[in-house]
Amino acid sequence: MLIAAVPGEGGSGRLLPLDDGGRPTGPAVTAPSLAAAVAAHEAASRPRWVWPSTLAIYPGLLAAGTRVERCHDVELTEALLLGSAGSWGAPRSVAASLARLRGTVVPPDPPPVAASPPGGGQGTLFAAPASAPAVTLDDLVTVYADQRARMAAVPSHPGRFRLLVAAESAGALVAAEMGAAGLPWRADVHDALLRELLGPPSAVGGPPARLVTLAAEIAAAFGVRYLHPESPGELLKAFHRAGVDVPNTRSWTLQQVDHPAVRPLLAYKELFRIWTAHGWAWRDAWVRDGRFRAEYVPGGVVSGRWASRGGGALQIPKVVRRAVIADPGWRLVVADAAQLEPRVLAAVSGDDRLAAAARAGDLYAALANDAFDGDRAKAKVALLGAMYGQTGGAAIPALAALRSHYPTAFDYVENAARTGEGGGLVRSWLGRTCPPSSVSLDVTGYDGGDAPDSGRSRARGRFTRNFVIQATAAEWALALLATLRTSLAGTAAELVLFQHDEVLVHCPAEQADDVIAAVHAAGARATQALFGDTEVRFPMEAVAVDCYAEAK
DNA sequence: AGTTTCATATGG
DNA sequence: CTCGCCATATGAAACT
Repeated sequence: MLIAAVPGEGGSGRLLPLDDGGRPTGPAVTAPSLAAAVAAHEAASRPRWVWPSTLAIYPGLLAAGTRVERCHDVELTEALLLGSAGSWGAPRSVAASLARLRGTVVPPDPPPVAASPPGGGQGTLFAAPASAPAVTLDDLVTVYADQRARMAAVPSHPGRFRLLVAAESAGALVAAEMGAAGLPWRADVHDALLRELLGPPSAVGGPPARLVTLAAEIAAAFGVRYLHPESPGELLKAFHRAGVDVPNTRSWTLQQVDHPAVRPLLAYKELFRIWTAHGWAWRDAWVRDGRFRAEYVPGGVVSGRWASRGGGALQIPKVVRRAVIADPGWRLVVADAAQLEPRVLAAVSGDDRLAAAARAGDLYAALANDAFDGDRAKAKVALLGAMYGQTGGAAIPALAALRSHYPTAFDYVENAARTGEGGGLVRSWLGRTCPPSSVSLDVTGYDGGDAPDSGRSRARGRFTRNFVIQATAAEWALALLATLRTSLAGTAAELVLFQHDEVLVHCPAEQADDVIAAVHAAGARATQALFGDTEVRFPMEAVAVDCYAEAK
């Protein structure tokens, strides 16, 4: 059962039931409250909702207390289909899709709305961007029918592509729910942590006490009255005057330098980072009512990983994770997929010998015993070097050993690299297509027309080499997330963070063991969904803790 | 003065 | 040119 839905004015909406082929089975209905109408259908038949954009519609439903089980997100699907056809970056709105279908002028997508801190602006729950014209049910259903036809006609493995569309749509539901739930965040613990590291905050918003002290120590070490330790230019000059010439002022570089300013400077850089990126200003902007609420963007990264807007939700430094604490009587289940990318390589390449190593809990150790004289570190750099396209350093001899022992896996990433170097496109396991080189010009600098052996061509090769792995890993993680969401539905447990290969669930303490079991089951189901009866194992490490910092 | 790029940090 | 992939966010510096 399918129901098409579009939002209208003031929280209203229009609904139209569809048969399994996407054809209307009855008259369209106008509902004064879209949230109420959706809730009623959900209770009655749990349909798959066909709507223009989960991110635009679902937060409003959630605010009204309405959850849905399944959806088909037309805009996300359009992006996948456009990529599959090699037209990257084309507008993906329903209006644009319809215009392409009819051969009329394709309107541009409205620009993304910048995330605003929770207290910082007016509520945007139901406020559509002013430039987005209302979508009619007819248009939505027309585009949906066309998408079904195109999904059936993708270049290869339409069954896998359907799974990709379902996973992408389910991910969008999770992203909205996670944004609504928020990550438990104790502002008082955060404040105590900041005071412990930085000293008391300055009354006027200037640097806290410990940064002031360190800055004075640095200046004294250079024999000057004052300098700005956060200014690379000033630092380079100061080191030069002291007879030390460094190429840059990165921590890793300065660690090699013997000078009295280095020690306080390294401390300053670390603390300055915390103060500016996750200090009191960040907390005041992003933490409300015990929750850090970020905005997640499913499919926001070309590889299919999520991006986030505002608050840096996917870059929470390890030290400040001490402020992520479960509510009283609740626990946080922290779960992550161990060695996900090398296991993906084993599965997609069909390399029997690597797959045999990937049966082990520690893939690198198995690899070391198999082909690297027990040297685990060497095995690891070899495998990572092969997946990232490393060209120098200690990985080179290790790569030769990898090639001779696992030729099938090695050839898989080599072929992806050569395709990219030649200006070609590669796809993930489920059929996500990498952007053409002209789109990633900003990243790789390669426009597809350079000499095959140019630096830009090789950069493109590294990109496509890694894409086939990273994008497939993202798909596996998305499948896990969708499965886990389903098994937690109807319980008190909430998904509160998803970070590429890591999931956090906030749940009543007595439910924690069940959640851990559900995580393991979801991993097994994701593996089965993508790879069938593969020999490769994808183990999840899951623990229940009170505080995020206790995990790993 | 406002906008873009650079340098450096964080995360996977 | 510390590496080789994918990101976001900050302040400084450069640019319009």
